[in-house]
Amino acid sequence: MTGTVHIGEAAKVAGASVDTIRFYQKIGLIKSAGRCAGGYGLLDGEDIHDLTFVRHAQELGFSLTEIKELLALRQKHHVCSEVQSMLKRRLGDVREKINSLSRLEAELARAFRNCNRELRLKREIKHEDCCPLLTKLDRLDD
Amino acid sequence: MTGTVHIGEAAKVAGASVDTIRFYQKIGLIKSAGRCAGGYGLLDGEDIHDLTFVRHAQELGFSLTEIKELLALRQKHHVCSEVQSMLKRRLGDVREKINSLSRLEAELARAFRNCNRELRLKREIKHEDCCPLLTKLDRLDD
DNA sequence: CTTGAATCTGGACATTACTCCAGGGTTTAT
DNA sequence: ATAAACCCTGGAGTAATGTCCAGATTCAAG
Repeated sequence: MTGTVHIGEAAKVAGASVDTIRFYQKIGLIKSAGRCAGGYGLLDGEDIHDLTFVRHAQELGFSLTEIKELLALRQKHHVCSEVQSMLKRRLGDVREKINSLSRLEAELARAFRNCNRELRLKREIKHEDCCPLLTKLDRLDD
Repeated sequence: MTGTVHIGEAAKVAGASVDTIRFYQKIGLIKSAGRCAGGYGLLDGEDIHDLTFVRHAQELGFSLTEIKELLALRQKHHVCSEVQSMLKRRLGDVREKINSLSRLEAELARAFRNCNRELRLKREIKHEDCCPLLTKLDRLDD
């Protein structure tokens, strides 16, 4: 039927390696594939769907364990509050991460500009006179 | 002299475990401590300084390998452009990370609001009717 | 001087998330 | 019908970053 593919194709579509897919199957993150005559796995739309889910959730900072929870929540019928509390935790994490990265970005951008300016002024300059980054990191108090 | 402490104190100050400090010493991330009479390590200001550097840089998303480079760059006299290109790479990474986290934040926040609203409307609601998050993740591209 | 806390060395173990390999079948293209 | 490409199972290995432990020594307090 349309939408069942071998593992290699699934890997291409979902942007994971064959080994990675098998790994996910092994740990039960996605269901083990049905088989065709020769023993080859056939991944259906749902599998691809799950793989894509995993990949996205991973990009978004979820660990495989958390993703497993999410997948389970998606399939069984849970009350919303479970998902909600998960969301809340995760949202806090994400915001924290964004904040500290923003601080970092500002630091790096500034260091980069300074560095550039100094480079324009002098050549062959001693490192510590030029880049405030390294000492910056020392003092940064999160 | 002022500023030399035993490893336990250093751990407290720098916010790392004793084992972690020893691990850093083992891999050469920070220098091995000088010894007092009895064989106890004495960490001086520079060590604490380095530890703090490591901790901060780590929070900021540098791997131990990169941190090692940074520490080396700080001590030897390098030309700025080396540091600069490192900075540039890292700045790009950071910005990318911030972007994708911001997208995630928006998604999560929205899902959370929806979830909340639904919860207020009905109790004991089926999961998939309530939380658009889980299907959301499926579709999210990149 | 005894006791308890801190430290030492060296090495085993843990966790996450893969990645690779051997040795063997299957499918597809020519 | 044969070679290239793909797939299978099972298990070992890797990389990063620690964490824990045993057995011995040293330091600080009472």
